[in-house]
Amino acid sequence: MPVVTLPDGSRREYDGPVSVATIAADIGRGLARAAVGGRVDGELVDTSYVVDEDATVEIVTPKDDDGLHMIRHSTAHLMAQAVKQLYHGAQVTIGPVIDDGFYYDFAYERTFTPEDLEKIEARMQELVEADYPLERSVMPRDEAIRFFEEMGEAYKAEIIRDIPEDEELSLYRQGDFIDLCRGPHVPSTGRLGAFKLTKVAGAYWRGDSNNEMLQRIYGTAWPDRKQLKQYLQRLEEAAKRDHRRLGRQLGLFHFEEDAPGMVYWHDRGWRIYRVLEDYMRGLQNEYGYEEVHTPQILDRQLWEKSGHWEKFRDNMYSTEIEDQDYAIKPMNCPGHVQLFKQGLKSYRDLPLKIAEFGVVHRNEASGTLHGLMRARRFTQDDAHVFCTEGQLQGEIAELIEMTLRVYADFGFDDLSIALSLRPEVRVGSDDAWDRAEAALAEALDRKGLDYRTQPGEGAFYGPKIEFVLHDCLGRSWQCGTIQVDFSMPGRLGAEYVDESGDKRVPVMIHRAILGSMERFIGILIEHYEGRMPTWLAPVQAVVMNITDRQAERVQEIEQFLQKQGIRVASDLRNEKIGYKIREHTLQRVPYLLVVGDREVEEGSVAVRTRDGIDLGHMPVSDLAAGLTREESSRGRHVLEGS
RNA sequence: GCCCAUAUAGCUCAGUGGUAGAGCACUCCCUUGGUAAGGGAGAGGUCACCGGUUCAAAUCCGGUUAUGGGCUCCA
Repeated sequence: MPVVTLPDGSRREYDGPVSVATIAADIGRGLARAAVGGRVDGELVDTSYVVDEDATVEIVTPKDDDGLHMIRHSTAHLMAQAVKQLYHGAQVTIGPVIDDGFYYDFAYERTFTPEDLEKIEARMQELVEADYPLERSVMPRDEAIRFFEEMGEAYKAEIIRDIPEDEELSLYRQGDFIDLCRGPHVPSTGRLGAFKLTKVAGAYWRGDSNNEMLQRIYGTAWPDRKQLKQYLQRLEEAAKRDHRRLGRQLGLFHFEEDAPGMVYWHDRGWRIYRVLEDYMRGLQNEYGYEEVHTPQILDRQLWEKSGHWEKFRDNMYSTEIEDQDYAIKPMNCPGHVQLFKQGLKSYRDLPLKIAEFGVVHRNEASGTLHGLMRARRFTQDDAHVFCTEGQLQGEIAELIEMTLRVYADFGFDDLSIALSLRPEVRVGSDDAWDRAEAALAEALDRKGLDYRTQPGEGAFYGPKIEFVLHDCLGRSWQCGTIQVDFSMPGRLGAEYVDESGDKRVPVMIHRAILGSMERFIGILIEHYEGRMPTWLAPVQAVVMNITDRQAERVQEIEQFLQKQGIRVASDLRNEKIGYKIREHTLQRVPYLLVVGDREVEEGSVAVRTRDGIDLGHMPVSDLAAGLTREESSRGRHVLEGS
């Protein structure tokens, strides 16, 4: 006699075992139609699940996050069914749900083309029409392995072999297709339909580049067509924020075939770069850093001592001059250790903070390049803090604080933090790694920051805290990083004299806050959709005349503002004011200053923002003061009073 | 590096074997116009590069390079 308790607290009593579908139907016909699954005592189940004792039951519909998840998961199965029907001999592997959709990896004798995708999609719609029920069944492990092997599904059989022996294996059948799956799934294929296959791509079996490459088909799926359409529109909107597209439109930078992965910065882009550099320089000054500049090309022997030659060589450019091997630096650390070693260092010199806007070159695999975000030549706002082990906690804490302060100044709020632990390929003793990992974890915990740990993701010389930002399509990029290194100073012979006159090896913290200047600017462009806050805008104001009569006055104003340190340009072209306004608005210039006869007469300018807000007339000196105030307040729009 | 796709004027893109196109941008002329595109004329391309098929290739085939989306890897 199961008693079912519903989310609103109401209870229903049944004479015997009852399915989730029946419960839904008892509540209402609409709900029965919408039901894709259930939650019984908190556990997600199929609608066919039978409740045979007292339980709390929720009906899951596509409005529910779990329901949406089920739709995506079932759509992945639907795609696998279509592929199996259309392409004889194709094997299924895994097909999980991801953000906004799903994918399924297949092994097949030839590669799928975009035309295949259309065929598969059409077949999927036919399968939806057919409205096959999804039936769950259970099979013992050994039987399941045989079952899939007989079907020629070698990958599935391999997956089952890795599932713990005591676990029950469930299978889902829809028409002629049967797949190993934990489920749950929607009750029938007719519940699906608002989907689109988006791309084919290669993907390694089990994510290992030593394994064969499978074919991954990505798709997106939604409860209804309207939401699908909205999603596709969102993607189009996001594409407009793409820093590569904006970089071209706003004349910030470009790339050429002759230098893949290396940026040609234009005047306007380089201005942003310089603002960032000056900002960091000011901050580092405040925190007591030295700024240095070290050689670009260093003898191979130094890289051998540091461990780079052994562990990082694939990513290094090297060259030979007069029978000597050299490498172009992929990191700044060895150079900074060489600097530290100049002169005898005392414990009184510690912590010693050495910063450099260090240009590094890394031979990134060609397929990984991505505009400013992933380049082969980039500049790190790099620094190395040499300290004693006792100073470590305090220094890490300061670095975390400094990093968070910087991100706040740039207006980033969706920051995530990760702690990456020792990788397989590494230098240093396990004991040193234990201490380094513990130091970083402790610092994060003390600050009460949320972070996820990533085993195996650390740098070869030490674990790292990663500060991760996101681009317009939600892809994540590591920017800031703090790494504790107990190895490299010793390997390169760095020492200081302690209180009792003994020589000791310092601990070294590697840190970058923006990470790479290039990547950070890429993120900034996408974050602001090119509409840089005034303090970062390459051109902060454009002065324009209405007729030739005001040309001279415009130039006067331009020179005046320039002297106040404002990044200003003038536009004296023989064009109508509307044309000029439009052009500079599209160029995202924060303030547009118009000078006509009226303004000449009263010594003012008419001010309009790039958002189309008319701020009226004001004396040129007031405007300059306002711009300067806004500049120092970073994100805020002082002139608009917001 | 691996898989799929793409490469035509400065930009965005048409052009499926027979003399290379559009819009915007650019140059010149007219226009001096008050807040998101005034009008007219002109110039501009070895169709990424190398090779092949063909009477004939931007177009078909192969290779190279770069780019885009993934995978692996990373700031």
